[in-house]
Amino acid sequence: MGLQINTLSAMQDYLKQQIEAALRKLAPDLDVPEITIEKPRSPEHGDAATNVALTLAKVLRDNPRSIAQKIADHIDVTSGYIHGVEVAGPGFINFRFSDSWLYDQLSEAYQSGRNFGRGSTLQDKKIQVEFVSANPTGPLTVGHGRNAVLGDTIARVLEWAGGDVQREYYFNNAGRQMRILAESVRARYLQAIGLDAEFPEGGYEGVYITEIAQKVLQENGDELTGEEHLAIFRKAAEEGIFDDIKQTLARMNITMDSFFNENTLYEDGSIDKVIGLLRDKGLVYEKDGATWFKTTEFGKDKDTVLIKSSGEPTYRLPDIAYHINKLDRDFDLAIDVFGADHIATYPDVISAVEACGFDSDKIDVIVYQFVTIVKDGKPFKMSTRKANFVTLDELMDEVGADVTRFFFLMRAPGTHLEFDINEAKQAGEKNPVFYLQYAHARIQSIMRKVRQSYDFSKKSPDFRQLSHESEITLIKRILEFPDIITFTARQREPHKLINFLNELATAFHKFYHDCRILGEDEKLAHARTELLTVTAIVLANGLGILGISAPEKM
RNA sequence: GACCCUAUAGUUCAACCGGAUAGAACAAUAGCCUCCUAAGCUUUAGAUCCAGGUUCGAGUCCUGGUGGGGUCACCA
Repeated sequence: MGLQINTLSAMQDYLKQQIEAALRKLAPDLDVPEITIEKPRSPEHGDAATNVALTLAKVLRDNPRSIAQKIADHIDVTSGYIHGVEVAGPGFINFRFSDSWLYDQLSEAYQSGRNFGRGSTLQDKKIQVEFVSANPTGPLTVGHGRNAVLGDTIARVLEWAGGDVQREYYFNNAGRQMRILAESVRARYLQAIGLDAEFPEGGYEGVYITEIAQKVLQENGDELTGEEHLAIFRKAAEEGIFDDIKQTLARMNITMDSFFNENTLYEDGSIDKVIGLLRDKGLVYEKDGATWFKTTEFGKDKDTVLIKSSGEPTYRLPDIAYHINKLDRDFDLAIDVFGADHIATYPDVISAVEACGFDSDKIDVIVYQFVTIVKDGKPFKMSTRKANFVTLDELMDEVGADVTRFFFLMRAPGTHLEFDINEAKQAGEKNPVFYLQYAHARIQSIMRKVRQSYDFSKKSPDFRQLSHESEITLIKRILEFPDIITFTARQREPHKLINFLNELATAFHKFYHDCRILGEDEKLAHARTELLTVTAIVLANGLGILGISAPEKM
């Protein structure tokens, strides 16, 4: 046998080698193309399939089925890994894995225990995921939820693939919005002590502003009537709101490793440095009292302002400096998670980073489409300033953290997500997340019963006992898990993991329906019990990556 | 108006690099608890926006329409 084939992807490589060897014998002069192995949609078509014969029909001037048959005849089926090779349809070659190979793999998975699925493709890679990054002007809304949950889940899956991941929250506590926020708090404070204060134009109207003002009043008394005390209100607002944000995140199972204040970039001179670097490259010029960045050099139809005529930089300048800062911190990969509203601006940042002599390939951007809130059958426009929004906390009060996370993750980031508040509220027991959790709880329940009737502690299971169709299907699903992790980590699309877990849960529920443990003879009961041990581990690990609990009971 | 994203079952979404009979869930339909949790299993019905093109083969790629979302400020 020689080489060890201990994962599905290793199996695919093995099949590729076999096919290549066959092709070299059949057509020595042929320039062998990239061979793709895929899992057929229908189980009738085996466990793995290739379309090489179809792609080679033209070059070899032969019909695909005939080519496929010739290749199939040259495949070595004596190795013990493969059980059968067939030609089917227009010229596909289908492979079936041998049962003995499946048992061996299941046995390995069983021995890996809770670490089953952990990979090493990102071993020794320093990765940063920046997400949420909402300025402290108000509570996190449902809109921020998708960002937060996506970022955290991507971080988790990268960790499972072996990466050393840092979660960072970038914020700005110095801009115009923060000033308006402070003025809003001050106005509420003055109103609270009976003064006739004018509320700032475009101010923040949420009740949380009044609460912060009350707190300032309690802690500092009613002496802060002068304009010079604005900084106190600003600080109180920032701290109060940040505490709130952190609590909301914690409730969603999210913990940041670091918070990065935009202001740092001004203090350490990074901003000036960036301007200098871009100026040296001739990419910056002055016009109408403002400083412009020649984005037209990078295919944009307009140039972009970096510093306004007022002397204030636009947000793009610190964004550039921030990304350079990340690369300076030696991350092998810096991932940004942000909404579709940034889609037009990040190319400027990338261009600038590149122009300053940094490797922008290390920056990867995940753009997710916006969440449309639907309430009472109508789209719901949100605005933080008008306090017209649904907070994440309110949502979690209604449906819980697990459902909230699941809801944001079940769709591909690139698709528009419709979030029907009424539906999410009443989803309750019909929610798809329970389907996965129930599978886990059901297994744990069986385990409690099994422990009362059997004692397996002295022997290791003999998986060859498993031959029922439902058992084989479940084993095959389980073995896909490590590759799903790798794939999800590479694509950064957590919904792929959800789709997999759904299939796994379906395979388990089917098994539950068809096969029993209690009352079966000891060898079979043992094998089935440990099959479920592995199933439960995959479910718990998968749910863990999604940041969702795997309950013992439901 | 220009640019970006998007269009799949009644509804919300899948479909790995262009592959075989387009999958789920909810809603609808007909069944299954003397049996380890019926939050489950099984049954029936139902879809690729329109018009061209490339290909042995298109939901997937190209062109042109149409509908939905977003971005185009010395606002963040």
